[in-house]
Order: sequence, then structure tokens, then C-alpha cells
Amino acid sequence: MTISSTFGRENNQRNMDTTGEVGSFFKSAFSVDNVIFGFDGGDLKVLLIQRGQAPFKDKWALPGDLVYPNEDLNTAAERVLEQLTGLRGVYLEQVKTFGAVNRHPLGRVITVAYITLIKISNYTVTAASFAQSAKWHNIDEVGDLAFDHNEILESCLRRLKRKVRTAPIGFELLPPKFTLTELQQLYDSVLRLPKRLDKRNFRKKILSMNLLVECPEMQEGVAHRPAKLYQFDREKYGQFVNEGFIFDI
Amino acid sequence: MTISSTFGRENNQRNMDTTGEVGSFFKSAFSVDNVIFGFDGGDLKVLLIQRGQAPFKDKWALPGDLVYPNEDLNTAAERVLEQLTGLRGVYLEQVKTFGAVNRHPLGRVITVAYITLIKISNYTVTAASFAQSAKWHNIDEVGDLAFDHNEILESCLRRLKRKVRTAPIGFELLPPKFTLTELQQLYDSVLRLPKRLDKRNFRKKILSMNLLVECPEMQEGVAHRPAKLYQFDREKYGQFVNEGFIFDI
DNA sequence: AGGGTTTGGTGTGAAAATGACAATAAGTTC
DNA sequence: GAACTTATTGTCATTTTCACACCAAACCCT
Repeated sequence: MTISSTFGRENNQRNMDTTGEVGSFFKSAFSVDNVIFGFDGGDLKVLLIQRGQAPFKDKWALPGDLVYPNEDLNTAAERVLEQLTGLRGVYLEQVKTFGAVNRHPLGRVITVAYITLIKISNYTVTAASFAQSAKWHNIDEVGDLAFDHNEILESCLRRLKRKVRTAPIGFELLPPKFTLTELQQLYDSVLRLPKRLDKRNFRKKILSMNLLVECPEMQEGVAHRPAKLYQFDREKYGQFVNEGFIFDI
Repeated sequence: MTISSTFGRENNQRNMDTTGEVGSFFKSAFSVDNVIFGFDGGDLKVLLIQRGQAPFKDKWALPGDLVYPNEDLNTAAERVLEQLTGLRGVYLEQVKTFGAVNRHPLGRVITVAYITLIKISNYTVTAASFAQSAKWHNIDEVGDLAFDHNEILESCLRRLKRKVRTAPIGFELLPPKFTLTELQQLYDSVLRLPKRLDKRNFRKKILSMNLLVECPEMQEGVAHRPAKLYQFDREKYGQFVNEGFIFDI
């Protein structure tokens, strides 16, 4: 069973008996689809795979798979992510379930969409067999996707935009040590506000939260004044939340 | 097929083959469950039904049903609501999908949870056959529910608390004409903040949005000074949203 | 070495939003 | 009409937001 594989038999459920027989309800399936976000310093990216089989052969799609009968939904989403990227223990959040009757041409399949935030540098193209067909796409250059994946992507992007302002999940997209400029660029490229965030106000605000710790070392390898590096202090954040703190940018 | 009915056959999917045979994936089902919120002027309420059959016979549960093979998820949620209350066209929002392997004792069933906001006065107990077993419960007096419905209810309540502050959905719980005090009581009982909202500040804020229109008539039948009645102006809200307005209380 | 280039880093003031506060008004009941 | 109940209204201090511009520190190049 590979990710986003198709089904091995001709099977159209759509005209089934919908009245008495309860058994007829057990002829549908569910899948998970992951919207895997990454950030390369400039643009927000999403990891897509190119389908090898019909339906939608050669189209780009969100990585996903059917959920095993004895597998929890979250576990399935984690599995899909790990099979594709080799990563475990990353940020994962359920967003929405898509269940239009005709969304899958080969049967009744509803899919639960997840967003995943990974540090793009941790992703190695060689992690999975279909690596050659997996590629980062700029978030606004994804084109026509398979199934209803454009709609799913939109929903997930909206969720990300909201969530990134109200929870410190942006850090999931950055390396452990980052500069304030990098952090701000992340927010700018996720939020895409009409005006970019103001540098001074942004730094004031984020530093006033006391969630960043200054690293002793500086940025290296840049052809200009190097910036201070910071780390996000997860522990402190936990404490603050207990005290009623609400992250807000 | 009745709401929250059980399955007519012995059927345990949990030890199925999970490897090759794709057909084995088409042996699961999905359902929708509705968290129907209402407000009676004092407390936030949720409409529960008492189960007539095993499993969880006699336990209180969220109204829900299996999704028909040719039925969209939203449609199923609307159907469940209508069968129970006779209401159509009310506020409905998908919240989250629950899919733990063992959440349903009779098979693999994942469920999509919805919240629904209705005007409690519109609800007539006689609307459906199971009306006798449907009852409004105070939100903090629901006790032990069937399945994982306590968890579902918690998630949906959290969502309601957030959403009620960022979108004008509170009005869905009130009659078309309401007083500012009623509106504030609604917010107080949904949000349950450590301190109740300040009357003067609340009125200032809500009126400054210019979303309420004053009715010519006054409150009637109260043993004290009658209050002005207001209506929510949906149209204006639509315009304001287009201009970038963000509802926020 | 020095000038050019690039990004890093910082403070102030005006405007708006928030939040705490209490007295009078308009009905009803008895 | 006296007692009671809820409705209605404004001010001020504090905090937050937002717009805005210059020098500093490193590198590159010649």
C-alpha cells in the first residue's frame, strides 16, 4: 500500500441502496491528507507529490493514504508524514473533513485533512520511495491539484494563517536558532498582509513576550552585519499559558 | 434507520487484515454527531437524546446518525438536525472528526462532529418520534455520555467559545428581537469568564459596531422598566466584512 | 585601508482601545 | 406614592497600537 494509491477494483458506490440494510454503510473508506508546510526563508511552501496512477495520473496532489482499519486517524496522518519525509514527532493538527459524495471517482471516500509544520532543512528527498515525485511548491504556485485538494489546501492555509497568530507554531517552520528577521519574514509570508509587518513594532512585540532566549553565538556566513540568534523557550511558554497568557501577534 | 441506531449485525472490524486487499478498507462507516446548542435566557444548553438500544442503552448521547452512502457530510448533519427538531437552515459548522479505533464498540466508525446553534423557542418537543427522549441539558450538567461524546462535546464547546467572539453567531441563539441585556447574558453564559462582562463597556462596544438596529417597540411583560429591543442586521454585517471588518468581542 | 553596500538594531509620540468605575431613569408591584 | 427592579448613560486613567528614520556593524571590492 503506497501513499495515495488507487483502489484495486472497479467499485462505484454511488448508486447503492441507502435504506434498510446496515451492511451497506460499511462499504466506504476514509483517508487522511496532509498539507505539509515548510519555509525556506523566502516563501511558504507546501510539499506535494505527483501521482503515478489513475485517477489523476501525473497530477500533483497532497500526500495521503487510506486509514487502516485498526489505525487511529492521527496515527495515519503521522504515518503518511513519516513515510514521505522520515520525520516523526512534528506539529500536526486536524483541520477539516471533506466528504462530498463524488470527491473520489472510485468510491465513497471521505478524507480528514491535517496540517503539518516541518523545518524544511530536516526534509531529505531520499526518505521515501516516491521521493523523486515529491516536491516543494510555493504556496501560490500549486496549480490544479488532484481530487478536491485545492479546496483542502485553501482550508488548511486559512487555518494556518489564523493559528500562526494565536499560537507559537511559527517556530515549527524555522530551525532551532533563528534571527528576528527570519521570524518576521516567516510571518510576512504566511500572513501576506497588505502591508508587511513593521520591523520595530514586530521586534518589540515578540521580545516583550519573553519567550525567546538570546543565543551566545551570532549568525554566520552572511555578507553583512550578522544578527543575533534566538531560540524559542517551549518550557516558559507552557508556564505562561498556565498563568493565562495568550499568544497573539 | 433512526438516529444513533445501532448496527443490525454482529460485526467486529478490529482484527482485520490491513495489508494488501483494498476491499478491506471499504468495511468501515462514518457518522455525524450534532452538538445542538440553545440558550434559554439563563444558561447555555445542549440537546441530548437518551439511547433506546445497546450499546449504551439508556445513556444520554449526542444526536447523530450514519451518513448515507450517497449523502454529503453537511447534508447528513442537516438531516439529523431536521429529524430531531424539524428545523432547517440553521447555523451549522463542522468542528472535528473523531476516529479512535475503539470509539464504537460494534465496528470501525469515525464520526464528524458539528455544532448547531438554534433558537430554543423554535424547538418543539413534538417534532420527531424520539422527542420524548430528547432533552435540553445545562452545559455543565450533562454527566456521562455514550461513546466518546463527552470528548466531542468539550471540543465543540471550545470551538463555540472561540467562534462566538470572532463571528456574530451568538445571535443565532437569540430570538430575532432581543435586548442588550439578553445579548450580554448570552455572552456571559457561553464564555464563563472569571469576571462577567462590564455592562457599560459591553453596550458601548456592541453598539459601536453598528450592526444592531433599534426596534420601534419595547420589551413587554416584564415587571420593571422595559428595555429597547434590537435586531441584528445581517446585510450590514456582510457589507462590513467585505470592507475588511472583523467582528470581535 | 577606505568607501560602498547590505542588513541589524533601536525610541518616540499621537491615536485608539481598553477597562474600571456609579448615579439617574422608567417602568412594575403593593 | 413608596419600594423595587432593571435600563440606560459618560469619564478618566491606562494600555496598546501604529507610523515613522537613523546610526551600527559586518562584508566586499578595489
